[in-house]
Amino acid sequence: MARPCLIGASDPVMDEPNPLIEQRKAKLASLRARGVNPFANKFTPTEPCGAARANYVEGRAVALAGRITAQRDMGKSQFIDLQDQSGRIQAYAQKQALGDEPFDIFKHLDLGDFIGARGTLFTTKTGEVTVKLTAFVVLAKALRPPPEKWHGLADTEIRYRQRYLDLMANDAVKQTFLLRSQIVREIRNFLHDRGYVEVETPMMQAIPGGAAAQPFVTHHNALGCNFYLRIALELYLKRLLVGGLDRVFEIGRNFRNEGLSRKHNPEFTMLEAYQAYGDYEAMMELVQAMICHVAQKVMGTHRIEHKDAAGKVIKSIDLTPPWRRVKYKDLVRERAGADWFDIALAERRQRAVSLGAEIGKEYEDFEVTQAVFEKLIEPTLIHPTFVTHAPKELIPLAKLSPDDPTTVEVFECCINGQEIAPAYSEQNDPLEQRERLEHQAGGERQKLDEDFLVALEHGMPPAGGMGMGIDRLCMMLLGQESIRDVILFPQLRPK
RNA sequence: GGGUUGGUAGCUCAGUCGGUAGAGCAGCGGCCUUUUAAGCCGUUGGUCCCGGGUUCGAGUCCCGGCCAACCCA
Repeated sequence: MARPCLIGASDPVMDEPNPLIEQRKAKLASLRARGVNPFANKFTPTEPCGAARANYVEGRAVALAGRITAQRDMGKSQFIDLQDQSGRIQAYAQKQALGDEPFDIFKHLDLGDFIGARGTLFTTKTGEVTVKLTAFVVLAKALRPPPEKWHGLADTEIRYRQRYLDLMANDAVKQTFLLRSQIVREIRNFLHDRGYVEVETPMMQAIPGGAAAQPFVTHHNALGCNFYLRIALELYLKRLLVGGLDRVFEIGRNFRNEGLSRKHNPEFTMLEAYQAYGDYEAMMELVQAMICHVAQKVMGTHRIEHKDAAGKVIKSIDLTPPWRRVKYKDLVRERAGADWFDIALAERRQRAVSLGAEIGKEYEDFEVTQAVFEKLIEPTLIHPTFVTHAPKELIPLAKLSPDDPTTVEVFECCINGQEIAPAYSEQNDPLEQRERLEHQAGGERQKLDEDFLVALEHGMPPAGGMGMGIDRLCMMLLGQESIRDVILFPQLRPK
């Protein structure tokens, strides 16, 4: 056992009592002994705490419920802060007004307890809107102490493992996740308004396709076979295009069995959307309009600023449309030399290394260029940029470009130095598709999703498709530098 | 996987050269009927992440391990 990981926890093995918990348990027993149910079944507030404060009318009677987050004891009276999701309001208890016994009970409540409070609104002489209590109900007794009130909770490990404490103690964290919820809601609104149908497709798949990534394996007992957790949504959504659903999207979790980092969580949320009779250019318009819509609705602006702990602006992202469009090869030439694609393979390899890219010995030619792109170009694309016409080897599910058949009709939308949204003119030639998937599979035939190829053979309308990493979008919009700060329960090594 | 930094009271953190373990908040007791990081007085609370080693003596130095953050791959 490395260190106690639960605030106020007693050692699970030794079962050593923690005095702070024991005290609270004693108070719980004492409440019961006095005939008070510390976990009352029902209390219906008239409004949220924040609303009571916003709609102040002197003398108005209210019933409010929330958690006690501060106590200021004045002897024969006591102030507390009562907090719910909407915000905080001060409550004021007087011995005279409540009566001796209830007041004594009130004074022995703890930080973290939930109560329901009845009373009337007034303002103190410092102007604070306050509920003067006429009665209260104990709704939940907290048996463990909350994190410290002023400095909040700083221990990253406890913040991630016990996110509820982080949400309790750090208001900025709560705001981040409330905003994330709004972001997802606005994406849905936007797509619904454009006639997209939201669907759900299998997370457990016999053959995980649609991306090149290591899957997680799980086992189905009754069927006696293994399944893989999906690594992409793509192949099932395209089956729906075959079936006649012309505009579909799904927002859901993907699972990739790779390392954890500031930018990677093994489960992450993807949006994929497909539009029959569209192409990658239609998707460019879609992505730009969608992100601008979300930024405007949720952040109220197209200018996103990231700030450091001291509040200093460290990064500024301008989402004002139209966004830059540039071909992959042109970007590479810009950074790695105009003759990049004309020189010999060996020379390209050498130049990539001298520019600072890491080149594996087994890398094929297109991978050398891609390494340059990922290492030297992508991180510099802070303002939104559509990088179009990637080499066909990179993306086996897209249509070839008629202008340059060594490239495909795709774009990667980069913002904040990260890939945020790729999109393609989807490949719908079943024979061509089979060939390219077989090539990618490298002869491992069981990795081919035959059913998907059969579906294509039934005819899939030409379509534009896009994917978007919701976590990365949130990082960009909300100014978070770590994916763990936009995922409520990020993956950590189990204790 | 490698490197760096960190792990001390419920929380936030100090801890000097190796010499009896500290503060603030929280808790407990007392005073205080408009406070708001309330205030004042008193006070409880420690497997210094775990395991070895060096030493008369280790929170501190050394080795190994665990967990986390950051950087790199």
